[in-house]
Amino acid sequence: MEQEKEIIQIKSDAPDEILLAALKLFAQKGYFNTSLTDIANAAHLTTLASLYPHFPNKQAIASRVYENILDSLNISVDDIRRRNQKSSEQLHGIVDLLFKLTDDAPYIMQFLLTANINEFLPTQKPLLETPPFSKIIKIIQSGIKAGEIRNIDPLLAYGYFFGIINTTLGMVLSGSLDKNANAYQSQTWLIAWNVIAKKSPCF
Amino acid sequence: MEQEKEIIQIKSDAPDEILLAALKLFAQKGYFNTSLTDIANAAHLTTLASLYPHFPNKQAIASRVYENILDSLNISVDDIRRRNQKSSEQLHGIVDLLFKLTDDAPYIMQFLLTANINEFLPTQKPLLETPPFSKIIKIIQSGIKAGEIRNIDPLLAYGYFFGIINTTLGMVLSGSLDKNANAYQSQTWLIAWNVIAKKSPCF
DNA sequence: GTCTATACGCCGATAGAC
DNA sequence: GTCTATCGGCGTATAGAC
Repeated sequence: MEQEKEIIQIKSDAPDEILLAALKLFAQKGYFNTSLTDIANAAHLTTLASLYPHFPNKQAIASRVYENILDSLNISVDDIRRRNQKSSEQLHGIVDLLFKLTDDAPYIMQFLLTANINEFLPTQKPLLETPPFSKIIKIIQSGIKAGEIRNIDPLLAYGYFFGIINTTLGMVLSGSLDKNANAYQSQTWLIAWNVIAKKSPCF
Repeated sequence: MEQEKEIIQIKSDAPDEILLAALKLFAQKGYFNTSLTDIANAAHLTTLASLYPHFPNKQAIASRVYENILDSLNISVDDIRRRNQKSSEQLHGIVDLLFKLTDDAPYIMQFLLTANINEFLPTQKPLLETPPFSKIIKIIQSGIKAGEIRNIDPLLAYGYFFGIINTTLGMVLSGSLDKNANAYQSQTWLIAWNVIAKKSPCF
Protein backbone atom coordinates (compact mmCIF):
# COMPACT_ATOMS: atom_id res chain seq x y z
CA MET A 1 0.00 0.00 0.00
CA GLU A 2 1.74 3.10 -1.19
CA GLN A 3 -0.56 5.37 0.77
CA GLU A 4 0.47 3.82 4.02
CA LYS A 5 4.03 4.62 3.22
CA GLU A 6 3.34 8.28 2.58
CA ILE A 7 0.96 8.73 5.44
CA ILE A 8 3.26 7.53 8.13
CA GLN A 9 6.02 9.29 6.20
CA ILE A 10 8.43 6.51 5.80
CA LYS A 11 11.32 6.69 3.37
CA SER A 12 11.80 3.65 1.23
CA ASP A 13 15.05 2.28 2.45
CA ALA A 14 15.35 -1.21 3.83
CA PRO A 15 14.38 -0.80 7.48
CA ASP A 16 11.24 1.03 6.50
CA GLU A 17 10.22 -1.58 3.98
CA ILE A 18 10.49 -3.99 6.89
CA LEU A 19 8.29 -1.79 9.06
CA LEU A 20 5.71 -1.47 6.34
CA ALA A 21 5.61 -5.22 5.77
CA ALA A 22 5.35 -5.80 9.51
CA LEU A 23 2.51 -3.30 9.89
CA LYS A 24 0.57 -5.00 7.15
CA LEU A 25 1.05 -8.47 8.59
CA PHE A 26 0.37 -7.43 12.17
CA ALA A 27 -2.85 -5.75 11.04
CA GLN A 28 -3.97 -8.72 8.97
CA LYS A 29 -2.94 -11.71 11.04
CA GLY A 30 -1.95 -10.30 14.38
CA TYR A 31 1.46 -10.11 16.02
CA PHE A 32 1.54 -13.69 17.28
CA ASN A 33 0.45 -15.19 13.99
CA THR A 34 3.22 -13.32 12.20
CA SER A 35 6.67 -14.90 12.20
CA LEU A 36 9.89 -13.08 11.44
CA THR A 37 10.11 -15.23 8.34
CA ASP A 38 6.78 -13.81 7.21
CA ILE A 39 8.05 -10.29 7.73
CA ALA A 40 11.33 -10.97 5.95
CA ASN A 41 9.59 -12.47 2.96
CA ALA A 42 7.07 -9.66 2.73
CA ALA A 43 9.95 -7.21 2.83
CA HIS A 44 11.66 -9.04 -0.07
CA LEU A 45 14.36 -10.60 2.02
CA THR A 46 15.15 -14.28 1.65
CA THR A 47 15.75 -14.96 5.30
CA LEU A 48 14.79 -13.65 8.70
CA ALA A 49 18.48 -13.24 9.53
CA SER A 50 18.53 -10.19 7.29
CA LEU A 51 16.23 -8.43 9.72
CA TYR A 52 18.73 -8.43 12.56
CA PRO A 53 21.16 -5.82 11.22
CA HIS A 54 18.17 -3.43 11.33
CA PHE A 55 16.29 -4.49 14.44
CA PRO A 56 17.50 -6.37 17.51
CA ASN A 57 14.39 -8.49 17.89
CA LYS A 58 10.74 -8.91 16.98
CA GLN A 59 9.39 -6.66 19.71
CA ALA A 60 11.60 -3.84 18.50
CA ILE A 61 9.98 -4.05 15.08
CA ALA A 62 6.52 -3.82 16.58
CA SER A 63 7.63 -0.98 18.80
CA ARG A 64 8.89 1.02 15.86
CA VAL A 65 5.70 0.40 13.92
CA TYR A 66 3.70 1.63 16.89
CA GLU A 67 5.90 4.65 17.54
CA ASN A 68 5.93 5.71 13.89
CA ILE A 69 2.16 5.67 13.79
CA LEU A 70 1.89 7.61 17.03
CA ASP A 71 4.46 10.17 15.90
CA SER A 72 2.61 10.72 12.68
CA LEU A 73 -0.72 11.02 14.47
CA ASN A 74 0.80 13.42 16.94
CA ILE A 75 2.00 15.71 14.18
CA SER A 76 -1.40 15.62 12.54
CA VAL A 77 -3.17 16.41 15.80
CA ASP A 78 -0.85 19.34 16.43
CA ASP A 79 -1.55 20.60 12.97
CA ILE A 80 -5.28 20.28 13.44
CA ARG A 81 -5.15 22.14 16.74
CA ARG A 82 -3.13 24.94 15.20
CA ARG A 83 -5.45 25.35 12.26
CA ASN A 84 -8.70 25.39 14.25
CA GLN A 85 -9.87 27.34 17.24
CA LYS A 86 -13.00 25.69 18.54
CA SER A 87 -13.04 22.23 20.06
CA SER A 88 -15.79 21.22 17.68
CA GLU A 89 -13.63 22.15 14.72
CA GLN A 90 -10.63 20.37 16.13
CA LEU A 91 -12.60 17.21 16.79
CA HIS A 92 -14.06 17.43 13.34
CA GLY A 93 -10.56 17.61 11.93
CA ILE A 94 -9.55 14.52 13.86
CA VAL A 95 -12.61 12.62 12.72
CA ASP A 96 -11.85 13.64 9.18
CA LEU A 97 -8.32 12.31 9.56
CA LEU A 98 -9.49 8.99 10.99
CA PHE A 99 -12.01 8.41 8.23
CA LYS A 100 -9.43 9.26 5.58
CA LEU A 101 -6.92 6.92 7.19
CA THR A 102 -9.49 4.13 7.23
CA ASP A 103 -9.98 4.40 3.48
CA ASP A 104 -6.41 5.23 2.48
CA ALA A 105 -4.29 3.47 5.08
CA PRO A 106 -6.47 0.69 6.45
CA TYR A 107 -3.55 -1.22 7.96
CA ILE A 108 -2.72 1.68 10.21
CA MET A 109 -6.27 1.92 11.46
CA GLN A 110 -6.59 -1.82 11.86
CA PHE A 111 -3.43 -1.87 13.91
CA LEU A 112 -4.66 0.97 16.10
CA LEU A 113 -8.24 -0.19 16.50
CA THR A 114 -8.09 -3.96 16.71
CA ALA A 115 -4.61 -4.97 17.85
CA ASN A 116 -4.20 -5.41 21.59
CA ILE A 117 -0.92 -3.59 21.70
CA ASN A 118 -0.17 -4.23 25.34
CA GLU A 119 -0.32 -7.98 24.70
CA PHE A 120 2.88 -7.89 22.68
CA LEU A 121 4.34 -4.57 23.81
CA PRO A 122 3.80 -4.72 27.55
CA THR A 123 6.26 -1.92 28.22
CA GLN A 124 4.63 0.59 25.89
CA LYS A 125 2.11 3.06 27.19
CA PRO A 126 -1.54 2.34 26.49
CA LEU A 127 -2.97 4.37 23.64
CA LEU A 128 -4.87 6.81 25.83
CA GLU A 129 -1.68 7.89 27.60
CA THR A 130 0.27 8.65 24.44
CA PRO A 131 0.74 12.25 23.29
CA PRO A 132 -1.79 12.36 20.45
CA PHE A 133 -4.55 10.84 22.53
CA SER A 134 -3.92 12.84 25.66
CA LYS A 135 -4.11 15.88 23.41
CA ILE A 136 -7.52 14.74 22.24
CA ILE A 137 -8.60 14.51 25.85
CA LYS A 138 -7.34 18.06 26.28
CA ILE A 139 -9.41 19.20 23.35
CA ILE A 140 -12.46 17.77 25.06
CA GLN A 141 -11.56 19.46 28.32
CA SER A 142 -11.20 22.78 26.53
CA GLY A 143 -14.55 22.25 24.91
CA ILE A 144 -16.13 21.73 28.30
CA LYS A 145 -14.53 24.89 29.67
CA ALA A 146 -15.62 26.87 26.65
CA GLY A 147 -19.19 25.64 27.04
CA GLU A 148 -19.19 23.79 23.74
CA ILE A 149 -19.24 20.34 25.28
CA ARG A 150 -21.44 19.11 28.12
CA ASN A 151 -19.92 19.05 31.54
CA ILE A 152 -19.23 15.37 32.05
CA ASP A 153 -16.08 13.42 32.83
CA PRO A 154 -13.81 14.10 29.83
CA LEU A 155 -12.82 10.45 29.65
CA LEU A 156 -16.44 9.44 29.51
CA ALA A 157 -17.04 11.98 26.78
CA TYR A 158 -14.05 10.53 24.95
CA GLY A 159 -15.55 7.07 25.29
CA TYR A 160 -18.93 8.11 23.98
CA PHE A 161 -17.57 10.12 21.09
CA PHE A 162 -14.87 7.75 19.91
CA GLY A 163 -16.96 4.74 20.80
CA ILE A 164 -19.22 5.77 17.96
CA ILE A 165 -16.42 6.80 15.62
CA ASN A 166 -14.11 3.85 16.21
CA THR A 167 -16.80 1.20 16.19
CA THR A 168 -18.09 2.51 12.89
CA LEU A 169 -14.60 2.50 11.42
CA GLY A 170 -13.97 -0.96 12.83
CA MET A 171 -17.06 -2.25 11.08
CA VAL A 172 -15.89 -0.70 7.84
CA LEU A 173 -12.47 -2.32 8.23
CA SER A 174 -13.93 -5.72 9.04
CA GLY A 175 -16.36 -5.53 6.14
CA SER A 176 -19.46 -5.58 8.33
CA LEU A 177 -20.38 -2.26 6.76
CA ASP A 178 -19.99 -2.61 3.03
CA LYS A 179 -19.26 0.92 1.86
CA ASN A 180 -16.04 2.80 2.43
CA ALA A 181 -15.63 4.95 5.48
CA ASN A 182 -16.20 8.15 3.58
CA ALA A 183 -19.79 7.12 2.90
CA TYR A 184 -20.58 7.17 6.61
CA GLN A 185 -18.54 10.15 7.66
CA SER A 186 -20.91 13.11 7.76
CA GLN A 187 -23.72 11.15 9.37
CA THR A 188 -21.45 9.58 11.96
CA TRP A 189 -19.73 12.83 12.83
CA LEU A 190 -23.07 14.52 13.41
CA ILE A 191 -24.28 11.83 15.75
CA ALA A 192 -21.05 11.58 17.69
CA TRP A 193 -20.82 15.32 18.08
CA ASN A 194 -24.41 15.69 19.21
CA VAL A 195 -23.78 13.09 21.90
CA ILE A 196 -21.26 15.31 23.64
CA ALA A 197 -22.27 18.79 22.45
CA LYS A 198 -23.86 21.10 25.00
CA LYS A 199 -26.14 22.88 22.59
CA SER A 200 -27.44 19.62 21.23
CA PRO A 201 -31.20 19.32 21.48
CA CYS A 202 -30.51 15.89 22.90
CA PHE A 203 -29.92 16.68 26.51
CA MET B 1 -14.44 -15.78 40.43
CA GLU B 2 -17.42 -17.68 41.62
CA GLN B 3 -19.81 -15.39 39.79
CA GLU B 4 -18.28 -16.25 36.46
CA LYS B 5 -18.98 -19.89 37.16
CA GLU B 6 -22.64 -19.33 37.89
CA ILE B 7 -23.21 -16.88 35.11
CA ILE B 8 -21.98 -19.08 32.36
CA GLN B 9 -23.65 -21.92 34.28
CA ILE B 10 -20.80 -24.29 34.49
CA LYS B 11 -20.84 -27.22 36.84
CA SER B 12 -17.74 -27.66 38.94
CA ASP B 13 -16.27 -30.85 37.60
CA ALA B 14 -12.82 -30.99 36.16
CA PRO B 15 -13.35 -29.94 32.55
CA ASP B 16 -15.24 -26.87 33.66
CA GLU B 17 -12.62 -25.84 36.14
CA ILE B 18 -10.26 -25.96 33.19
CA LEU B 19 -12.56 -23.78 31.12
CA LEU B 20 -12.90 -21.26 33.91
CA ALA B 21 -9.14 -21.08 34.39
CA ALA B 22 -8.65 -20.71 30.65
CA LEU B 23 -11.24 -17.94 30.40
CA LYS B 24 -9.55 -16.01 33.15
CA LEU B 25 -6.09 -16.35 31.62
CA PHE B 26 -7.22 -15.62 28.07
CA ALA B 27 -8.97 -12.48 29.33
CA GLN B 28 -5.99 -11.31 31.36
CA LYS B 29 -3.01 -12.20 29.20
CA GLY B 30 -4.47 -13.15 25.86
CA TYR B 31 -4.61 -16.51 24.14
CA PHE B 32 -1.07 -16.47 22.81
CA ASN B 33 0.48 -15.42 26.08
CA THR B 34 -1.26 -18.30 27.83
CA SER B 35 0.42 -21.70 27.71
CA LEU B 36 -1.28 -24.99 28.42
CA THR B 37 0.95 -25.23 31.47
CA ASP B 38 -0.53 -21.96 32.73
CA ILE B 39 -4.03 -23.31 32.26
CA ALA B 40 -3.23 -26.63 33.93
CA ASN B 41 -1.69 -24.91 36.94
CA ALA B 42 -4.58 -22.48 37.30
CA ALA B 43 -6.94 -25.44 37.18
CA HIS B 44 -5.00 -27.17 39.97
CA LEU B 45 -3.42 -29.79 37.80
CA THR B 46 0.27 -30.50 38.08
CA THR B 47 0.90 -30.99 34.39
CA LEU B 48 -0.52 -29.98 31.08
CA ALA B 49 -0.84 -33.64 30.14
CA SER B 50 -3.85 -33.83 32.44
CA LEU B 51 -5.71 -31.51 30.10
CA TYR B 52 -5.69 -33.94 27.22
CA PRO B 53 -8.21 -36.47 28.55
CA HIS B 54 -10.69 -33.55 28.56
CA PHE B 55 -9.75 -31.57 25.48
CA PRO B 56 -7.91 -32.65 22.34
CA ASN B 57 -5.87 -29.44 22.01
CA LYS B 58 -5.56 -25.81 22.99
CA GLN B 59 -7.91 -24.48 20.34
CA ALA B 60 -10.63 -26.79 21.56
CA ILE B 61 -10.38 -25.25 25.00
CA ALA B 62 -10.74 -21.76 23.60
CA SER B 63 -13.62 -22.92 21.40
CA ARG B 64 -15.52 -24.30 24.37
CA VAL B 65 -14.94 -21.14 26.36
CA TYR B 66 -16.30 -19.10 23.49
CA GLU B 67 -19.26 -21.38 22.85
CA ASN B 68 -20.23 -21.53 26.51
CA ILE B 69 -20.30 -17.75 26.71
CA LEU B 70 -22.32 -17.47 23.53
CA ASP B 71 -24.79 -20.14 24.66
CA SER B 72 -25.33 -18.38 27.93
CA LEU B 73 -25.76 -15.03 26.23
CA ASN B 74 -28.16 -16.55 23.77
CA ILE B 75 -30.36 -17.88 26.57
CA SER B 76 -30.32 -14.52 28.28
CA VAL B 77 -31.23 -12.69 25.09
CA ASP B 78 -34.11 -15.09 24.46
CA ASP B 79 -35.30 -14.51 27.97
CA ILE B 80 -35.10 -10.75 27.60
CA ARG B 81 -37.03 -10.86 24.34
CA ARG B 82 -39.72 -13.00 25.90
CA ARG B 83 -40.16 -10.75 28.90
CA ASN B 84 -40.31 -7.48 26.99
CA GLN B 85 -42.37 -6.26 24.09
CA LYS B 86 -40.84 -3.06 22.82
CA SER B 87 -37.41 -2.89 21.22
CA SER B 88 -36.44 -0.16 23.64
CA GLU B 89 -37.24 -2.43 26.57
CA GLN B 90 -35.40 -5.35 25.04
CA LEU B 91 -32.30 -3.27 24.36
CA HIS B 92 -32.49 -1.88 27.85
CA GLY B 93 -32.54 -5.43 29.18
CA ILE B 94 -29.48 -6.30 27.15
CA VAL B 95 -27.63 -3.21 28.31
CA ASP B 96 -28.56 -4.09 31.86
CA LEU B 97 -27.14 -7.57 31.35
CA LEU B 98 -23.88 -6.28 29.88
CA PHE B 99 -23.32 -3.80 32.69
CA LYS B 100 -24.03 -6.47 35.29
CA LEU B 101 -21.66 -8.87 33.57
CA THR B 102 -18.94 -6.23 33.53
CA ASP B 103 -19.13 -5.84 37.28
CA ASP B 104 -19.85 -9.45 38.23
CA ALA B 105 -18.09 -11.46 35.54
CA PRO B 106 -15.40 -9.17 34.14
CA TYR B 107 -13.45 -11.98 32.51
CA ILE B 108 -16.39 -12.84 30.33
CA MET B 109 -16.76 -9.28 29.16
CA GLN B 110 -13.04 -8.83 28.69
CA PHE B 111 -12.94 -11.95 26.55
CA LEU B 112 -15.87 -10.74 24.47
CA LEU B 113 -14.82 -7.12 24.12
CA THR B 114 -11.06 -7.15 23.82
CA ALA B 115 -9.98 -10.58 22.56
CA ASN B 116 -9.59 -10.89 18.81
CA ILE B 117 -11.32 -14.22 18.67
CA ASN B 118 -10.74 -14.87 14.99
CA GLU B 119 -6.99 -14.62 15.55
CA PHE B 120 -6.95 -17.87 17.50
CA LEU B 121 -10.25 -19.40 16.41
CA PRO B 122 -10.19 -18.76 12.66
CA THR B 123 -12.94 -21.29 11.99
CA GLN B 124 -15.44 -19.78 14.43
CA LYS B 125 -18.01 -17.30 13.24
CA PRO B 126 -17.38 -13.65 14.03
CA LEU B 127 -19.40 -12.34 16.97
CA LEU B 128 -21.94 -10.49 14.88
CA GLU B 129 -22.97 -13.66 13.06
CA THR B 130 -23.58 -15.70 16.18
CA PRO B 131 -27.15 -16.30 17.41
CA PRO B 132 -27.25 -13.85 20.32
CA PHE B 133 -25.87 -10.99 18.28
CA SER B 134 -27.92 -11.60 15.17
CA LYS B 135 -30.90 -11.54 17.51
CA ILE B 136 -29.84 -8.13 18.73
CA ILE B 137 -29.74 -6.96 15.14
CA LYS B 138 -33.25 -8.32 14.76
CA ILE B 139 -34.39 -6.34 17.78
CA ILE B 140 -33.06 -3.22 16.12
CA GLN B 141 -34.81 -4.09 12.86
CA SER B 142 -38.08 -4.59 14.72
CA GLY B 143 -37.60 -1.26 16.42
CA ILE B 144 -37.19 0.41 13.06
CA LYS B 145 -40.34 -1.23 11.71
CA ALA B 146 -42.27 -0.27 14.80
CA GLY B 147 -41.15 3.33 14.48
CA GLU B 148 -39.25 3.31 17.73
CA ILE B 149 -35.83 3.49 16.11
CA ARG B 150 -34.72 5.80 13.32
CA ASN B 151 -34.71 4.38 9.86
CA ILE B 152 -31.02 3.78 9.24
CA ASP B 153 -28.99 0.71 8.33
CA PRO B 154 -29.56 -1.65 11.29
CA LEU B 155 -25.88 -2.53 11.35
CA LEU B 156 -24.97 1.11 11.55
CA ALA B 157 -27.45 1.57 14.38
CA TYR B 158 -25.89 -1.43 16.09
CA GLY B 159 -22.48 0.18 15.70
CA TYR B 160 -23.58 3.50 17.13
CA PHE B 161 -25.48 2.01 20.03
CA PHE B 162 -23.00 -0.65 21.08
CA GLY B 163 -20.08 1.56 20.16
CA ILE B 164 -21.09 3.72 23.10
CA ILE B 165 -21.99 0.82 25.39
CA ASN B 166 -19.00 -1.38 24.66
CA THR B 167 -16.42 1.38 24.69
CA THR B 168 -17.69 2.55 28.04
CA LEU B 169 -17.55 -0.97 29.43
CA GLY B 170 -14.11 -1.47 27.93
CA MET B 171 -12.85 1.63 29.71
CA VAL B 172 -14.30 0.32 32.97
CA LEU B 173 -12.60 -3.03 32.45
CA SER B 174 -9.25 -1.45 31.59
CA GLY B 175 -9.44 0.90 34.54
CA SER B 176 -9.53 4.05 32.42
CA LEU B 177 -12.84 4.83 34.11
CA ASP B 178 -12.39 4.37 37.82
CA LYS B 179 -15.87 3.51 39.06
CA ASN B 180 -17.67 0.25 38.46
CA ALA B 181 -19.88 -0.16 35.43
CA ASN B 182 -23.05 0.28 37.42
CA ALA B 183 -22.10 3.88 38.18
CA TYR B 184 -22.25 4.75 34.48
CA GLN B 185 -25.22 2.65 33.45
CA SER B 186 -28.24 4.94 33.49
CA GLN B 187 -26.40 7.85 31.91
CA THR B 188 -24.83 5.69 29.23
CA TRP B 189 -28.06 3.90 28.39
CA LEU B 190 -29.85 7.20 27.94
CA ILE B 191 -27.25 8.55 25.57
CA ALA B 192 -26.94 5.37 23.53
CA TRP B 193 -30.70 5.04 23.22
CA ASN B 194 -31.18 8.66 22.22
CA VAL B 195 -28.64 8.16 19.45
CA ILE B 196 -30.83 5.63 17.69
CA ALA B 197 -34.31 6.51 18.99
CA LYS B 198 -36.70 8.08 16.53
CA LYS B 199 -38.51 10.25 19.02
CA SER B 200 -35.27 11.57 20.37
CA PRO B 201 -35.08 15.36 20.22
CA CYS B 202 -31.64 14.81 18.67
CA PHE B 203 -32.48 14.33 15.06
C1' DG C 1 -8.23 -39.43 34.95
C1' DT C 2 -3.88 -37.92 36.65
C1' DC C 3 0.71 -38.39 36.67
C1' DT C 4 6.23 -38.83 34.67
C1' DA C 5 8.83 -38.73 30.94
C1' DT C 6 9.74 -37.66 26.45
C1' DA C 7 9.23 -36.52 21.53
C1' DC C 8 8.73 -33.05 18.05
C1' DG C 9 8.38 -28.68 15.64
C1' DC C 10 8.44 -24.03 15.12
C1' DC C 11 10.34 -19.79 15.82
C1' DG C 12 13.37 -16.37 17.67
C1' DA C 13 18.04 -15.55 17.73
C1' DT C 14 23.29 -16.10 16.63
C1' DA C 15 27.73 -17.22 14.09
C1' DG C 16 30.24 -16.32 10.49
C1' DA C 17 31.24 -16.31 5.20
C1' DC C 18 30.76 -13.07 1.48
C1' DG D 1 23.90 -5.60 4.83
C1' DT D 2 22.53 -9.96 3.04
C1' DC D 3 23.10 -14.52 2.94
C1' DT D 4 23.69 -20.05 4.76
C1' DA D 5 23.72 -22.75 8.48
C1' DT D 6 22.75 -23.84 13.04
C1' DC D 7 21.59 -23.43 17.95
C1' DG D 8 18.49 -23.28 21.90
C1' DG D 9 14.22 -23.01 24.02
C1' DC D 10 9.55 -23.03 24.68
C1' DG D 11 5.17 -24.92 23.98
C1' DT D 12 2.22 -28.43 22.03
C1' DA D 13 1.34 -32.97 21.98
C1' DT D 14 2.02 -38.20 22.97
C1' DA D 15 3.35 -42.69 25.34
C1' DG D 16 2.59 -45.28 28.91
C1' DA D 17 2.69 -46.36 34.15
C1' DC D 18 -0.46 -46.09 37.97
